[in-house]
Amino acid sequence: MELTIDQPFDLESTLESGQAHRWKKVDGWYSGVVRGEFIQIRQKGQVVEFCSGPSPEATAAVMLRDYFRLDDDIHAIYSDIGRDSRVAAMVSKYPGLRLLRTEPWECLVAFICSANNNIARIHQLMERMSDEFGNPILLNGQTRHTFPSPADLAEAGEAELRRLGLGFRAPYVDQAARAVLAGKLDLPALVRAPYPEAKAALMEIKGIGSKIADCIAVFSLDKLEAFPIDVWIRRALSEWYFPGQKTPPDRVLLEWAQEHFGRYGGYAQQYLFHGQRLQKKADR
DNA sequence: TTCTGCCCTTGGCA
DNA sequence: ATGCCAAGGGCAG
Repeated sequence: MELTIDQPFDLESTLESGQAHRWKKVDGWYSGVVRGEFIQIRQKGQVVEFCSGPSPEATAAVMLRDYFRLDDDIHAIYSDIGRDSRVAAMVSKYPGLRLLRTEPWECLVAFICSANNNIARIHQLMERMSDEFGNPILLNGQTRHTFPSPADLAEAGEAELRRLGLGFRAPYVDQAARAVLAGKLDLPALVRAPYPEAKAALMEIKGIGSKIADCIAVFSLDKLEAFPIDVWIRRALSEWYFPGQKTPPDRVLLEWAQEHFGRYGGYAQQYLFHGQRLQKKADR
């Protein structure tokens, strides 16, 4: 089935920008599992072609439009974050890099796993947890697994998670799974909650600090104003906006970024992050 | 209260 | 080879 897209959209940079962790490139197609659907997808110009299962493709098409945030007014967003000239330059260099609307529980686990870790290994851990504790789905002769539910991972427990290689993050994921099961952490409710409230609730979980809470908020809870500050962004902000100064503490950087980048700060952050990484890749 | 330094699992990379 | 680093956070002092 095909999706016709009448706005800036770049499948490759969007799927490979560190927001989603279960996409593999297999002969020109991206293969992944989104919200329980096995998706194989590729882009040719403004046309996106995909196969899906187990649900019918018409159902998956609706789901994918939501996943890719095609409901965003991307021109208004680009215009807003483009008030910053560095972001504007990156938007014109990489048009179509989008935020995704990922599943909150899966996103939460992925970003707990991101602590002091690299993207390749986060992908590996997410895939191992799925293979071990998720349910199999078959499509075009290939098998993938759904991402395990909180109950699945709570049942697996800390020791099993360590065995998969989560290391010191294993107890954090275990505890988060139990909090969701016990109703102490209500992720669907946080989608509707205001950003500060959602962030505070996430930070009650051990292993979720300010940065990881902001990642979960922007990628899965519809908080487009959230602005995750990681090593790349800290470096970029320090070098570009506070040159010749000692790097301000994150609290100060965050306050400044909220004010400077505004209500679509999450989009601006994604461009800064992606631009920095591509630049480094190009330098080598 | 806020800041600093150290530790934590694992593995890819130079 | 072996030390560094990786979309950080917890904890002690």
